[in-house]
Amino acid sequence: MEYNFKSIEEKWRAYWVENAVYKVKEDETKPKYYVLDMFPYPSGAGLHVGHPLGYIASDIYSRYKRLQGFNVLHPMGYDAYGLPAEQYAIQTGQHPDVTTKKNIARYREQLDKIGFCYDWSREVRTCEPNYYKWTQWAFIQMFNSYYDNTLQKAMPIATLIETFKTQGTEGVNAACSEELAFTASEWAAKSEKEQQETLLNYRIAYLGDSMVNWCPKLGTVLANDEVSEGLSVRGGYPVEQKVMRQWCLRVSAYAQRLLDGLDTLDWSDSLKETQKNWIGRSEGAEMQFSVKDSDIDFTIFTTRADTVFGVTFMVLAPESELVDQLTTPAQRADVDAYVLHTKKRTERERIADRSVSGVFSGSYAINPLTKEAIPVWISDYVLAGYGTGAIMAVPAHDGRDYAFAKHFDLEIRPLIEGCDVSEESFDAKEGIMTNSPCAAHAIEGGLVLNGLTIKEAIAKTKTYIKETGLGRVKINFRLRDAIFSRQRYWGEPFPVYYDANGMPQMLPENKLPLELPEVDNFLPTEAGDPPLGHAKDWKYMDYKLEMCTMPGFAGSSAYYLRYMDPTNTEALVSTKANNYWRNVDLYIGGTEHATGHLVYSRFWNKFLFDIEAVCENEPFKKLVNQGMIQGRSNFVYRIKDTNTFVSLNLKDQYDVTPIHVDVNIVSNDQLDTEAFCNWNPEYNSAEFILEDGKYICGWAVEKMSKSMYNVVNPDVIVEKFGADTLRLYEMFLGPLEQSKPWDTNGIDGVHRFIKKLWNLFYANTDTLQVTDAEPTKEELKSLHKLIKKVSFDIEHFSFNTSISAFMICVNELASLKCNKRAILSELIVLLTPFAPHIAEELWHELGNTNTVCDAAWPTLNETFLIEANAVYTISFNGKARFTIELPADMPSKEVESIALGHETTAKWMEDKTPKKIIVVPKKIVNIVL
RNA sequence: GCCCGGAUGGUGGAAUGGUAGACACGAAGGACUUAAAAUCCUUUGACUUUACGGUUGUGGGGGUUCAAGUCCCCCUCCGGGUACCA
Repeated sequence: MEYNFKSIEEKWRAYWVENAVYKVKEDETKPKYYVLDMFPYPSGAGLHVGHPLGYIASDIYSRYKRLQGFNVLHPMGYDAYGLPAEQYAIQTGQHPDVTTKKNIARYREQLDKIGFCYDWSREVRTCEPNYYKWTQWAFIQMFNSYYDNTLQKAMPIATLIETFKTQGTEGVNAACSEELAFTASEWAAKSEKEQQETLLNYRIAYLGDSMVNWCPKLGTVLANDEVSEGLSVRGGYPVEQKVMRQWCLRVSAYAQRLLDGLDTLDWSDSLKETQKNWIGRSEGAEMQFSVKDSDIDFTIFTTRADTVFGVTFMVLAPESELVDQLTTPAQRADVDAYVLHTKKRTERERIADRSVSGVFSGSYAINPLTKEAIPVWISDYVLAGYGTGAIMAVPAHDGRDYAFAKHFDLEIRPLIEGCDVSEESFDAKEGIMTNSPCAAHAIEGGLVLNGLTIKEAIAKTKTYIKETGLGRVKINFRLRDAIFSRQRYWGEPFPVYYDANGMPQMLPENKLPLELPEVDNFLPTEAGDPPLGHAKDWKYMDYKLEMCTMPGFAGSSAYYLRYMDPTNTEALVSTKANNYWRNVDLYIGGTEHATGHLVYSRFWNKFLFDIEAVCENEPFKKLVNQGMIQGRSNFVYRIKDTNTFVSLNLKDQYDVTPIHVDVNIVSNDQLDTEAFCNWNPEYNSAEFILEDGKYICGWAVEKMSKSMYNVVNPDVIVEKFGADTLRLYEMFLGPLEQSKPWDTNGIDGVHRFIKKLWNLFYANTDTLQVTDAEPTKEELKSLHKLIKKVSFDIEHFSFNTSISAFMICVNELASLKCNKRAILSELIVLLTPFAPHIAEELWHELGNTNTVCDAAWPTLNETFLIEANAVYTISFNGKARFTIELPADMPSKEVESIALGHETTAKWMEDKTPKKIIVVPKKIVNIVL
């Protein structure tokens, strides 16, 4: 019987649905395992072959775990809110809900063809009210919480209000936007509005004025991770900096915990590193500088407190509030012009043009240690958003300060013994300090750093400024609060209305979900309000509702929790379901979410943990990043000004133009010339110069995109080779985590393998040719080698090598003409995770009536692996290792002599020949001398 | 600039410090076939030899080791992340 993948795959997919084979529920008798894919945004283009890579890997692992007896939760859903649907709506008037549903249907159809074991009864969509109810609910909880730095957790805002009433800010150690100090009576004297305004300074979800990334073209603000090199990640439009009153999440409060938590996670080092850098912890000091002839003083942040004697000027960010206060009348015009100039520049222009610019404020600051007066400058190389927006400049030991000093001819004062700062600054953090002025002028009790290493000097300076009250030790994080408002339509509405004071209030929880209203226009209103401004009666009682919507990461921050209990109307997730499934054991997805989703999710989860809504502190225990599938484009070479195309290896003889050709009409780089003529009317009458009767195309690795004609749709592969071949081939392509171009050149190999496997059962006849005879030693050895290899490889996500092992095993069994049921049925179980359709078919052909998904993973018996004259590796005194050949009678027996694999080793061993060796197959053991 | 990765045949890629190139593609030759497709068999890193075999070989240069693709140092090139973060 021929291997007919089409009918087999259709049959078993229907069977799985009918028998709800993939439906799971909590089962206390079995250990749980939670395998999650990063859910997709359903774009209009559908899936290409790159998308299923991670899904196939997680599917293999899920099925493997299930065969091992775990109760596996493996759900899928859609990240359905997003920009493309809205932009499409603006262009065509099609409601985003309509296009989103259509795209989801298409995605589902494509996913269904690949044979995944998702429990679709748990599907979530972020745009559905019964889902986003819980996004809104979480937001309300964040509004009603503040972060207590002493307890290191979120606490009810009511607790903070109570403290303000009794003792003001005395003893309060809370994460806040701005350090405030007031007494209980001052608090009591505040108006209701003032109190509300004050509380916003502490809430975890708060409305605040902050510098935001404003994208005029998209008409919305963007989070830091949505901007790259001054352009929006979606669309690539210019972004500018602007102060706006926006909803924000106090993610920065969790910076230390987000950093510490990384150590407990089984993630790749590179991903942890990326997150570490994004959180950007830096230990330093804050120091007060007073302004000469004024009562103003200001604070700077530095990690190089040791260089305080090298400060020759100060620099303020142009956006700093201090600029206005410190500018002298004489300098006013220059400063205003400079500030205006920087404001006008987009982020992109600032990045492109790194030339030194700045202006003198007219004021002088007093160095608190030396009492020296030093000029205060304003320059855009200092950022308003980091530290205090003001720095002490040490041109001798900082490259940026050095460039500035050279440009404006300011003093450069070196502090490290023997360093040369005539050409460039000395930034290295190693060397011996010198030039401490207090030593030179013999100031009593003054700080002297001479002779210390930089490290010691930093520590000593910190202690000194702390003791003298000139400053304090401070840890700064690069991680900022997340801007949470978007001026868009297609997102979650905020459960927020504005009271008579114009202050934000939360809707009562029984009014949730606050559903997204209908609008007749997806653009901003004429008054400049977001699209929700078009909604009729967008009110709660008589109060105006918030018109912004939440950003993309809102819905994706807790979706993994919702899968545990997707239809619950009383809670995000019930305690029972949460206590059973706990958190994600294995999460597979791309690295592009390292600084976005994976930070926000961890933050969101930690917050929910603090308010005891969930039982685990981290959402994703193990994370594997699948590589990207790039496109492999093909080219044909048209001879200039003709309609003649020349094959790759002959093209150098002509003057040719390379033209992208659809990879779907090329096979193994050989062009289907007939299909090419039909591909585009322009080529109807194309002529070809062939080599060896073939037209060979050139190729290049490029991004997979429509314009390069290199997009390969998985449906096409499934149609041609079947889903099992697609699954095997995607895994066979190379290591999961590595990026690689899609290239169908090798797909015949895995397809052949499946056919060979098929023939083990049918031996080219129409009936099953399986016997119940006892397997031979050789057959058992071949099978158990496979069990060992595949089990090990799956655990290590090395799917490509396990497929090689299958090929070897099937070849061996084929040459042994093995048709023993005992061997073949175990082989099928092993293959189930990789190629579930054919496994299910053959499993039933062997007479089983249950699904192969519920079979038991074969048990390894090492004794079958032992063999005379096999090569084993053993270690010598736990140190050196070498290879021996075992004599004929076997295992775990004492061996009298050994034959050494290497001549050199033999020589070296001559005087050290061990007396007795205990050999355990495939294990490293010590030799007893 | 900084932080990660990586470099192995014509190609994709295998190798707990222990016979480099598993497995697969492609290519060449052969069997079956009127022919093609499919299938099966053989060969396939390079150089050298009629042959047995020999030499060489994991981006380059050093080192550690009885033994290095693998560990250490330096260099070249490529990919990714990130950036006036003080």
